[in-house]
Amino acid sequence: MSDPATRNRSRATADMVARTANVSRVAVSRAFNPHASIKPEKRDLILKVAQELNYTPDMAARSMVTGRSHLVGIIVPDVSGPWESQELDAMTTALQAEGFATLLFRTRDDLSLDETLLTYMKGFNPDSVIAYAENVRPTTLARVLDRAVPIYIGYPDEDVGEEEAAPLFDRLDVLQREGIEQAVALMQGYGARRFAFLAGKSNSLATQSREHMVRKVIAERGLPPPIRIQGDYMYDTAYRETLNQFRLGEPVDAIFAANDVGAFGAIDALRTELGLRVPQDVKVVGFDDIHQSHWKSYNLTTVKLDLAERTQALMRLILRRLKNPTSPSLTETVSTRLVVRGTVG
Amino acid sequence: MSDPATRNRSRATADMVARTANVSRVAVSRAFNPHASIKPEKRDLILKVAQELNYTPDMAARSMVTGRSHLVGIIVPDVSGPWESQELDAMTTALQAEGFATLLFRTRDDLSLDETLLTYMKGFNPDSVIAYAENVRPTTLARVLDRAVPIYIGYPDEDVGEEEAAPLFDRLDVLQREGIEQAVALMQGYGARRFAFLAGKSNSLATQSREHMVRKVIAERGLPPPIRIQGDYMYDTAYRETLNQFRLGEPVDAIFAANDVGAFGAIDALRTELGLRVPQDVKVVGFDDIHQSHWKSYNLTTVKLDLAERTQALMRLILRRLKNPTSPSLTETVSTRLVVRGTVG
DNA sequence: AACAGTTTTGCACACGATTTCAATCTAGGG
DNA sequence: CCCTAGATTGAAATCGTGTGCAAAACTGTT
Repeated sequence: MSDPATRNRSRATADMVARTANVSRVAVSRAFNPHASIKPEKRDLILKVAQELNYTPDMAARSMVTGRSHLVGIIVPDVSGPWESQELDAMTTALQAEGFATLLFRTRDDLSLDETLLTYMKGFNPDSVIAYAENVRPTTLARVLDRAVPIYIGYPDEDVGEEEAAPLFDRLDVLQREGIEQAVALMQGYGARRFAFLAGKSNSLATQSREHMVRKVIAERGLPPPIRIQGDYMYDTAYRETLNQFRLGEPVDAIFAANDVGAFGAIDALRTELGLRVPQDVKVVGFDDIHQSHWKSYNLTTVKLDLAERTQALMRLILRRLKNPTSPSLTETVSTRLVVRGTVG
Repeated sequence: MSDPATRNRSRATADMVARTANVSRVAVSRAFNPHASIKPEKRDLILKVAQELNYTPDMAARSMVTGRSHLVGIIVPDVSGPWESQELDAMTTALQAEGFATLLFRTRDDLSLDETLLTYMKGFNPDSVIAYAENVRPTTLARVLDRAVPIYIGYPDEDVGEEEAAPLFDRLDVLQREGIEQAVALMQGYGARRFAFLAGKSNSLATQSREHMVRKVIAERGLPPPIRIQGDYMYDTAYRETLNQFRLGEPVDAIFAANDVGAFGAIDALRTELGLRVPQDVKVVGFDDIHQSHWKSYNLTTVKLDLAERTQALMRLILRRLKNPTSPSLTETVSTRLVVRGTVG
């Protein structure tokens, strides 16, 4: 049985479909391409036969000639984080709706791994790449990946890290000022005077920008500068460092956390270990508005990054860039706003 | 400039590296294949030139000739769920360490979407597929994917759904009896007599198996059969349905939840809305042991599915199957155990 | 220096699709 | 019935890589 049509290979090919339907292989290709010109009845026949043979075009082969892999690489430092997984969920859903599959990579905190990982990823020829990892710098991304145009997530309220933002990149600008102003105003309105900022990983651009803006807004309102509590976005660290701050350092009126999970850690430290009440004794505000923030045990007042808005903006950037690879750089803007729940007033 | 070597294409190819290094293209291929025979000095030269040219072998082209895509498809119903994202994180890390990239897909609850999604995924030729989605049945998987051998996750304590487990599949057997026995014993020891089982999505095999086993163990200990509270693994539903049970139905001593997130919803309903104390008035046990379960506000006693153990078992199945595609079906077994925290005694 | 045995090399083909281009078919008006 | 514009068709080239096979180069032994 050397006849390729009868050889029982593991996967049906266009050739087999063509043989079975008595058409040319080219016709099979056309039947699966909506824009190709082929007689409708012929297409229907081919599609029917294809289904019977359980045939699907091979993306690898297709990708070689079209130059489109229909893959979008996503790089995340910790998939299991609530915010990260919720964003990954939204992006995967949106990408899937546009016919892309998500190629997922996880970074270690180890910076040196970056190049290896990016080089490896590049082998898959992703049509686009989204790096949520704070340790993957867009300049590195641009250097290693030659086809994709990275999306730079910027915080134009402040000029943190702007040196990296060459005009070459597409940008997603996040306006954090509004949400932060509302949060500080609310806490001050309920009597808070002595603030702490519970930071995230210190190499995180998002954290740096948030801290910058929080300090600025607090200063503008004539309040003393906030005390800095070093965290890393994780619950356990936030819990421990909050404890340290109140036991060894100076207690505060209000805690502004760089993310919601950190806020949970702070709240639990205050309530469980220090016997303080939230919000009566200490007010707490978080950042992100993850699903868990409305859980009744926390019921956290937090600055919301609108996930749907953010996802749509990213999709617009990706799709426009794919449609016109040589167009000048694009920018989308999303904003933040305070979601008021029970941890302030 | 029609010379392909000088044409400034977006991506370096093996040809360009060969031209630049004055070697044959085959040599380049061998330089990147650890098992190929090539003079060491030559390999070093090629790798150096390749790095300068920022060259990486094209996985699509490689996949066509080797038949290995180095992709593993993962199908998840909701990436943002804590358990799902934690398992996805662990699997992605493990796969990456073995040289595989994760190809992520998300299902809707809509069952009809399955075939379309699977057919689409098949186009990428994944070397293996892991479907965590309860609505993707292994028989469907086996029919649509022709190369991969699905892994069937079974619960041999009970015979729920066994009709689907053809001997054709590789299996991961989860022994739930031990953890459940410990949990029921602990709650009974602290005086619980009237149980409720807070179920997950009813089409979930895991839930059916857990409920079966919980009922059996409770019966064996001479306790009245548990009341059923219908949930769907989500916080909000658990919260609402627990409220309904206590307000409109019959109160209970103890709640055994089908997953941790559901347990959180139940706890918050009891404490916040019903004014009951956990564990003094009602004991609560969950299932999974996600990161959030040790957060102090919940401090949940729960039946642990060991993620590391589970991930390693899955990796063994995948790797052995890939090494020997025709070997008879394999089985790995993992067990469960109770993690005692503060919601029982 | 000749020989056998091993390592290294490169040609040519295969993998499974898309796309160009010239040839063929179809429809409709004169 | 003929002619032309437009719609379909299929042969051949192409994408970037791995591999079988025969030839060449190298190794060390007598």
